Amino acid sequence: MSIRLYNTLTRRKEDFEPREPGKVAMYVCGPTVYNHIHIGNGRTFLTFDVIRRYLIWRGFEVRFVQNITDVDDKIINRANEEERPAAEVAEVYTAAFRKAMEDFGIERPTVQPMATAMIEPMIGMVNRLIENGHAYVVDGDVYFSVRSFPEYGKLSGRDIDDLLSGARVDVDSRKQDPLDFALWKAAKPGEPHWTSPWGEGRPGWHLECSVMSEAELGVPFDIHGGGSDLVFPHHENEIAQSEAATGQPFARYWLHGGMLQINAEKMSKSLGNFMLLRDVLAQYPTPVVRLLMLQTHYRSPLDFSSDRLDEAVTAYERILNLVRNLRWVRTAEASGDGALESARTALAAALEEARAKFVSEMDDDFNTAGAIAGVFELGRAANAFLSENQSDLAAVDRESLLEAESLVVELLGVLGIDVPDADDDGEELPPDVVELARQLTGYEGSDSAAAIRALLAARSVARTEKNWAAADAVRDGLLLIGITIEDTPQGPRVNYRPRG
RNA sequence: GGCGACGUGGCCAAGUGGCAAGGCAGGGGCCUGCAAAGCCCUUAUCCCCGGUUCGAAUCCGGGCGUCGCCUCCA
Repeated sequence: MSIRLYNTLTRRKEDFEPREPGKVAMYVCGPTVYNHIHIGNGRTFLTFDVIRRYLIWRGFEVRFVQNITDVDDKIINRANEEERPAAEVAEVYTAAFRKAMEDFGIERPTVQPMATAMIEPMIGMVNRLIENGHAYVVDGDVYFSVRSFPEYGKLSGRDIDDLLSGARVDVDSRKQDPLDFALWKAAKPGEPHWTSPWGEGRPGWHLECSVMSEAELGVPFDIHGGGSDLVFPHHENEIAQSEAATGQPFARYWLHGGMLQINAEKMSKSLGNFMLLRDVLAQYPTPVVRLLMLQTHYRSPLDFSSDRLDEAVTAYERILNLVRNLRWVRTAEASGDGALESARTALAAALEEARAKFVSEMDDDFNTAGAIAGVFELGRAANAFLSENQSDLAAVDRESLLEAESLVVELLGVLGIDVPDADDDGEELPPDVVELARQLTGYEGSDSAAAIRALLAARSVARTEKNWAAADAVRDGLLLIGITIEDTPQGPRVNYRPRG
């Protein structure tokens, strides 16, 4: 089975066939660095991070290019507001962007060019366009002539004349056509500028994506991604520039992510109703936010709220508990007669189904919601097996459960939803446990591992004597410092989760 | 006004022709000294009206509603 993806250009799902077998060249529009990125930006970058991770997991070699636009009107405006150089604004928010991506678990691009480092090739592309009659110069500005490119509108499904009748386009008498867009802008005093054949100026928006993708990937490359609000005019203009300049098709598959909304309205910088990614990540763990977002298909709108985040916290805890309980069988007795053969077969089937479902869902236009559902189904099967057979595990059962555990971790890992390492359990217990042991058991050492053993022993004795008050004092005391005790047929299961 | 998307249980959300995934919340039960975790059971005239089909959430037409793009936007 091959991967199918929805191509905005054709408005259909298509079989994905990279231009070169086994290799994928993809480009995703990056940020203009004039502010901290908001959570809607975060969703788009997450979408393409997951697509990239999945392609790699499926065996493709992926070259992933993402620009950083560090020269633009918005940056200049911001610089004027903050009364500092535009380059400084760009630098500050570039660093902030990289930090946010790292915190959000987004893998770094293979290449991440800065627009200001690509001025020469941008001038080159503008020259090509002027030479072949697709662009014209007016007073130091250079405009692309949309009428010179008959296919203009093919991505967004628009007709030039329809657009004009919308009457929401700037009328600039210097342009030959109101829809013509700037390739190069003459610099006003105090603005960043570079020397060009048309005078001092700076590149227009759209240009950097055309130039960088061609330089880093060659055309036509495989996948071009971005938010759906970029379809028009940004991506339409990229196509026009690039195809007019090169005479080649630009990108083969266009993927667009749906908008993130707040109270059923699109969040955007201009509406001012946005939440910054870094503020959300300061309040909720990265895996929770990723899980929440990936439970909706990437092309659908996603309504975001703190209620939904709280739900996702619970859902993620279900995953954590699952993995923790499966890992716990490592240390559990496994010398029983084992599960019934039918139960064993059912678990093995559940494992196979989970993997197969994950692949088929993800192959179908990256249906992360369906893929996650499959992981939860596997979780249920494994939990059921464990709870039915907990007191009578055989070594073979233990292996099956550990296989389930590693599959869950692997599949969620493809989505970048991390589950803490197994080795974290039991280590780094808080020092408070020593003090608690001193109070409740008279423990006199300073080793927290020994302290908790003393506490568990004391509780065990208390329970045997039906001294529930003493037993509960241990459990409640530990709970206060973040350690939970769960009784199982094979003894207490201890779990420490910091900040829990 | 032009173009486009969407409308699935209390909430969120998969599912594009054949018994309606999953998460959250609610109710009941099992397990437990009590818990916790977990398991089991339980909640859907798939917005409305027509049509095509042996069969429609899924395809077609109409209606109502919501959202997006057309201007900077992920």
